Amino acid sequence: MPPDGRRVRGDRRRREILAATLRVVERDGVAGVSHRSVAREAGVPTTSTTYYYATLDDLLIATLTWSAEEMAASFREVPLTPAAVARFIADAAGQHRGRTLAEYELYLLAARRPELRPAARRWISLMAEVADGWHPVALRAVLAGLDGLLIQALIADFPPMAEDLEPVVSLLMLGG
Amino acid sequence: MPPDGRRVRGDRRRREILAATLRVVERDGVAGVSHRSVAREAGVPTTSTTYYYATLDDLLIATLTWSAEEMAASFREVPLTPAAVARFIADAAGQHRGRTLAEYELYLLAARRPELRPAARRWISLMAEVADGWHPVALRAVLAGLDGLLIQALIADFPPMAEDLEPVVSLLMLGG
DNA sequence: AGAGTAGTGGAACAAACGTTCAACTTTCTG
DNA sequence: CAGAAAGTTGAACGTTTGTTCCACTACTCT
Repeated sequence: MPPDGRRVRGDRRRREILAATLRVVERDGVAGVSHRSVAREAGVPTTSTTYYYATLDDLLIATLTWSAEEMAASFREVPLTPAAVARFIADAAGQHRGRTLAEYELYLLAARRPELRPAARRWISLMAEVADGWHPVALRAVLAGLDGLLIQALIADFPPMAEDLEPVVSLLMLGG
Repeated sequence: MPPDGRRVRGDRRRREILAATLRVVERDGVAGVSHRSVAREAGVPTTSTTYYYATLDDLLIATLTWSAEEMAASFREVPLTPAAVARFIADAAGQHRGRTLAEYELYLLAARRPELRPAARRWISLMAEVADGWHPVALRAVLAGLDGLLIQALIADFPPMAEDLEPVVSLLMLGG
């Protein structure tokens, strides 16, 4: 049974809409997301976005969940050494600033909408899984520290450099 | 020279509008703020809010700056012991959840608008000043840890209890 | 008393919004 | 080939939005 060509194209368009939404969030924040702005960004008519995602909420939730999934996956590759983690943070606040911002928009949205929370906690639970054998208290401290470093990096005037972050990360990771 | 009665009333109304805006942010987030929603909340005509704050941006910036000022002031009262800090975090995520959420909405807005950054960094610089004598690296680690604990508390299904936070805070504060 | 200033608020503007509808083409199935 | 399913799209709906305008009152100062 060959795959349904209609569904194949449909899935592709669905992904394109998601990617366009993420671009909008990165550029203008969650506030900039509307059926029309996403459709414009994706180069499709407005009715397309409502066809695949009936409401704006559906669209936002799908986008942020997918983005969190991707970010978690990229963190999985990072070795748990202070240098590598510091590099990850520096990149997240530098080259991947837009994506990181999107991640924290998800955090805040999740604070108000319970259905988004599992997605928002995704990278926390992932790290917990990666760093098994750690003392739970030490783990919580490190996780909190990394989150704080990230969010503070976003409101700094210049993104921090990995070398400056490394001693802080080092200190945070001492407990494990 | 007696005070100008018009200006006195004007200043009062200005403050009422600010307070109403903060209530809206706490309830519905920055996304819920419009001239009309704020005016409704404050019980004044829509034109009043535009009279005192020409654009929505002015209104948001004034509100979040003021809120940050208040939150920083309340933190100044907290003794720098693990128990007291843990209590502060638990309260921030519990009773004062709305206010804390507003604070992090400010963070995210500040990430996109440089003019908001000094206000967003307010409590960071305040803590830095309170905890003088600390090693800079240890200070950064603690600050990041507290920020992370706070934001993670906001996306938990139940606000954490001070007793559960205390060991984590304790560990974070070891370095200083 | 009269001029000037601060504040008030109803009405209205164009723009953008979420969403629905109905007509349509394309593709698969029997 | 007929009919069902999947996707496409322009037009339109009612609503909300930011902001402006203007006539008006309340107050201060000379």
